[in-house]
Amino acid sequence: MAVKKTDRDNVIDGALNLFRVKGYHHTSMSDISGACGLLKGSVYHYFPGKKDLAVAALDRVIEDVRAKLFIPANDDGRSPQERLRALADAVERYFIGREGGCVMGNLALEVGGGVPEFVERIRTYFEDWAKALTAILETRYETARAAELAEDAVARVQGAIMMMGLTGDEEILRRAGRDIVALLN
Amino acid sequence: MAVKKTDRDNVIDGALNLFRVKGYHHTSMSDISGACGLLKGSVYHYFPGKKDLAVAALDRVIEDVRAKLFIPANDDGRSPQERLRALADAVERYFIGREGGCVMGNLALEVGGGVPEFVERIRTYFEDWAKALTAILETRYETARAAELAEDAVARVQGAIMMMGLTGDEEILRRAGRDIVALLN
Amino acid sequence: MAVKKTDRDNVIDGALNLFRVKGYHHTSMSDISGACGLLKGSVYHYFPGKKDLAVAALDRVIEDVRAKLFIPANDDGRSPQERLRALADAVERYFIGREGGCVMGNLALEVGGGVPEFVERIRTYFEDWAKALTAILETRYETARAAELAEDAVARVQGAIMMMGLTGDEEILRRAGRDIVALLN
Amino acid sequence: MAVKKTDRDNVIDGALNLFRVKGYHHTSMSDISGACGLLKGSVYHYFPGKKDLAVAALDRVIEDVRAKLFIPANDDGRSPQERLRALADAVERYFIGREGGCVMGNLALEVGGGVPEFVERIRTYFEDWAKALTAILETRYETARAAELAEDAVARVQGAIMMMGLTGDEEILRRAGRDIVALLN
DNA sequence: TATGAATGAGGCTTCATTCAT
DNA sequence: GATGAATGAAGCCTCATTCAT
Repeated sequence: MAVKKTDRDNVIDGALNLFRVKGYHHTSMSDISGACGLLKGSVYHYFPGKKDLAVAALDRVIEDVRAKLFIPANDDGRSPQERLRALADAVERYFIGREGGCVMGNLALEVGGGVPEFVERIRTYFEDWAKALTAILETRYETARAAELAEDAVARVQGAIMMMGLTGDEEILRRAGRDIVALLN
Repeated sequence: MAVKKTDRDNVIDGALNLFRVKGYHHTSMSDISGACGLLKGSVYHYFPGKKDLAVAALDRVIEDVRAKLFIPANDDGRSPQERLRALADAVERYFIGREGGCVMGNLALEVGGGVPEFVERIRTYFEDWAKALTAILETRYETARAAELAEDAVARVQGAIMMMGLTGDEEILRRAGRDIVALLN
Repeated sequence: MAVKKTDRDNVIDGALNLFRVKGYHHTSMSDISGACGLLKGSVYHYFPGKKDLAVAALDRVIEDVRAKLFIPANDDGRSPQERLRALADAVERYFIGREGGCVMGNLALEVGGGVPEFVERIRTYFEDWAKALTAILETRYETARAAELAEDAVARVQGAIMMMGLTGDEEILRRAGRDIVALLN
Repeated sequence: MAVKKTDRDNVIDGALNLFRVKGYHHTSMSDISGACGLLKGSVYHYFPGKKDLAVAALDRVIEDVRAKLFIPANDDGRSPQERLRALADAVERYFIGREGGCVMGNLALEVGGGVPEFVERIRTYFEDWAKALTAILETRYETARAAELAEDAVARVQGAIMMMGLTGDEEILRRAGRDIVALLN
């Protein structure tokens, strides 16, 4: 039973889609308001400004992937292999067919260090991801090596998402998943 | 003997730096003219508009990396191992310390499919890179597999550049280089 | 026994402080509602609009200074000299330390003739003041002359309040008071 | 032979008139551009923003009154009495019939301490005026007393301008002038 | 009575582009 | 070729006001 989404959530949803597909600077408040059925000025009822809205959107992504990807990935009762495969599968499902790829990566490259509030969130997102992977890989590798492998895996997936956006070929992401899963074979 | 840089080249240089660091939409024609010592209107003597200037800039990057990275990588007279190592080293040198990372990657994620002229160039750039790698890896792997490994390597390096921009840690890029070189061990 | 202040009075109070310090146009309905602990929409339960609220606020100032300054100034049973000195003292006490100075003067200069409802109140305020002074000065000067001196005194005090706001020096207002009191020596 | 006014001066002129009559916050950049025959955006060719334009306008007033009022007031070769009378006359001519009165006074009361750049200019303006008067009054009074009298005179004139704006009666300003001139009788 | 979401106009500013000089 | 003034559209944001609850 779906929880009723508040209007605020609706605004975040619309903004998130636009930021992911069009980028931050190229998405106007007018675009966003249009996407969620409000007039331009009305968005300011929920967020003091564009930047704050974007921050809220990034925070939402962080929560979302935590709940859907990273926390389930450390559900005990399954073997590390199973958990790693489940995480890789979830990541594939999350990104394949998602127009625009990964907001976090996109904003990271578009805005760069220009907006500290963004950088902070983006870093948290990637750290979360790497920690979830590290926790699994530690069952086979020593901690420091596991952390390196996790970082490398995240980088590889991000690069694969980028290439997928350019070529439309999903195989590159699937190969990344397979190679990561293979780390525990 | 250094070739005298034309004014047009100067404009491209300035634009390129800005696009890489601030992104396409966040860089104004005024920023660009300022960066190359011209007044706003003067840039239009060299380029009909911002998009055309960006296209010229991307073309320049393509030529540049071809000349500096990809063509030397297939200089015969060296072993595949040596050529692969040389390419990996050159890539590291090219991106480490380069504020903003990789323009091609940045614009790919910022503008996405929004500007076909950009996508075309960005794809060419990554294809060039993958082809150079494929040519080396074919000495060990069958063609199709070599092409896959090359694509994966490019993705991994792009992902590493992204992470390096966020964390400042250059090791992730060096590890990517080492793993790629290891493909021929 | 303090009379219980109604909510309406509270709104007027908050508005008055803000108009005095920030000016009319620079004070928003949101500022006002915030200053009196209401939400934005609630102010409209008491006043049909910003202008009406401001008119009510000006009316309140008029009543206030009548009750505190001008009516006591013509309390009989004291000599004209005593009454004049008392009025001058009261004016000093009223304005010294009051951030923003005199709302009436401020709105007079900010809004000018732009809002007839304001001009009417502001004129009434200054007339009240001049009449109170005239009544005292008539004991020494002929009526027409007393009225002129009263107007001049009011002007001087207003100018002194303005300068005091700029320089922070209260002496200029005190000198004005002394010179006015001296009119009956 | 009038010096050709630049467009920039034209913008300042238009802005100055509007600020004086309508106040700072109630004058829009659109009003200003309309007043000088430009489009809204074009004003930004000459001034980076509204505040900067206002600062330039205040600076212009300072130069203007220095050249027209305060420097001539200390032209030697005339008696102090003559110079004081000339200054008083010039002040009257400057302000009588000038819709809106005195920009400096108006902005002082509207914006208060809210914009330091304005306060600085407004103070300079009043100091200039007071210094010019002090220089004349020192021929009769000791310096400290002359300075006080000068400040009081400035305050009285400002108050008179305010009252004149409300009542339309020019006599109050003329009386102020006469009383000031009388300081040297 | 109080709320707070929504409106729509308008404000300040930026920007790609054009053009006369 | 270079300038810099001008344009007009668009962007972000504020605000007085309305209204359903």
